[in-house]
Amino acid sequence: MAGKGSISPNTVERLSLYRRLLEVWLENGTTSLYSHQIASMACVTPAQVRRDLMAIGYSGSPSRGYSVKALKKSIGRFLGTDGVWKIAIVGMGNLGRSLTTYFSTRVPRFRVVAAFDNDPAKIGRVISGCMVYANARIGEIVPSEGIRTAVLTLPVESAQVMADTLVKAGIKGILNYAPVPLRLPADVFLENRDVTAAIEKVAFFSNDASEGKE
Amino acid sequence: MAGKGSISPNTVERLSLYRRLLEVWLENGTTSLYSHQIASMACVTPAQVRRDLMAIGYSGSPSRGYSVKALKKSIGRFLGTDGVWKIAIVGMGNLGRSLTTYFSTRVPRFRVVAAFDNDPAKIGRVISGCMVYANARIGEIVPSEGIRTAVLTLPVESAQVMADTLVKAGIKGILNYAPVPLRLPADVFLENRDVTAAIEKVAFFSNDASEGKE
DNA sequence: TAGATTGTTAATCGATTAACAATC
DNA sequence: TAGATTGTTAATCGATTAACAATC
Repeated sequence: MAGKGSISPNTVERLSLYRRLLEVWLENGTTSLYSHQIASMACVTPAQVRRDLMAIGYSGSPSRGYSVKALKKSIGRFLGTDGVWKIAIVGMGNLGRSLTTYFSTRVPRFRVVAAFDNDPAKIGRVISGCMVYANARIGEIVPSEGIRTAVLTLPVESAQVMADTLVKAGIKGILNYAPVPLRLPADVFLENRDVTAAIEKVAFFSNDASEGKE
Repeated sequence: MAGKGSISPNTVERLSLYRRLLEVWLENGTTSLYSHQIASMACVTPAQVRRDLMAIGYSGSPSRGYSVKALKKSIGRFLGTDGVWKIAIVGMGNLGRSLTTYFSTRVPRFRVVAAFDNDPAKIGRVISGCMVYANARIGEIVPSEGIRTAVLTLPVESAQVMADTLVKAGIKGILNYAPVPLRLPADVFLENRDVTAAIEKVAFFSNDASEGKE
């Protein structure tokens, strides 16, 4: 919790976005940007951008704003994913395959080095560019590959059991797509992406506008 | 904003979870539950559960707790999705197909009544149980079907343009899977599910634990 | 009554906003 | 200098926590 100072998950998410935006500007040859320019692209306030950058110890100049190249490097160094970051995908159903393909084609910074599934038809094969192993081999492959981050794309029934197995194998962060709350040790970071909860939320507020906006 | 009182998106998300948990208990024949029992399943505090239920005007009894059946009905009525809720999916790539299949098999409350794509090979066909229309027909089909909620599973390049088209067609809530911030009118609800940002966040905090937890 | 639970109120915490001084 | 921007500080807002009274 104290490790990386007191950076909030939301700040990390925004920094990740800033970096992606900066990459585009850098390709276009832009050398410096003001906070309001970055803010406008990221759909946040300029003050928010300045606060985030101050949080990682990066400062700009009143006359020239922020250096695109140096800032991009600073964010990358701070996020600690300047090199390639290994991840595991557990559950090679539709969603698992879709995410694996997405990472390998669009986000090379994250490499899916192992996929796990219990379907005999999948085990031992390379699917979406990634070798699929039996679930039973998690305890062996996660430590040997040095994987610290896992994505859970499983049915509700097996999610908690596999999460426990992953934690025992040394996983320190889980991105959970199974629509069930997971019980994990406090030192394991958990991010939930429950599709049902998300669509229910959006549906609720889709209705909202019709109720009158007084 | 004022429409549904001052219910926060997080509250709606938790209510959706409570309802799903209650459905299981109801099948098991449980008639009443205490806040700490619901809390334990949902991985939140008992006070949080009570606050959420008070927010929708539902109250329990100190001796019997909450009635499972009545509470489930109350939440359903509040969320306004007791019947079937129509949604549209824009972009029938891997993710779009995966979500469509997921909704039709696992969450019948939400029915994907229209899918949109620009690929001639897909237009006019039924994919994952849903008819695929050309993007150009959004302005016609969304109003005629009375769709208020859309899911965006598109590449970055076309996300903003299609979002604008959807809003013009009457969409009031968007669940966005494209890894780009969208600029929308204030009365349209937006929920972002950027995979890159999520994995970056989890990776960052996966690293955290190793830095020492003092 | 006794005890566990519910709902209420005040206190705390964090994040955002607003006003200001410092910088090039 | 003048002006736009940066960083800093105090004020506000919301959500959570903690302490309490009310209920069955």
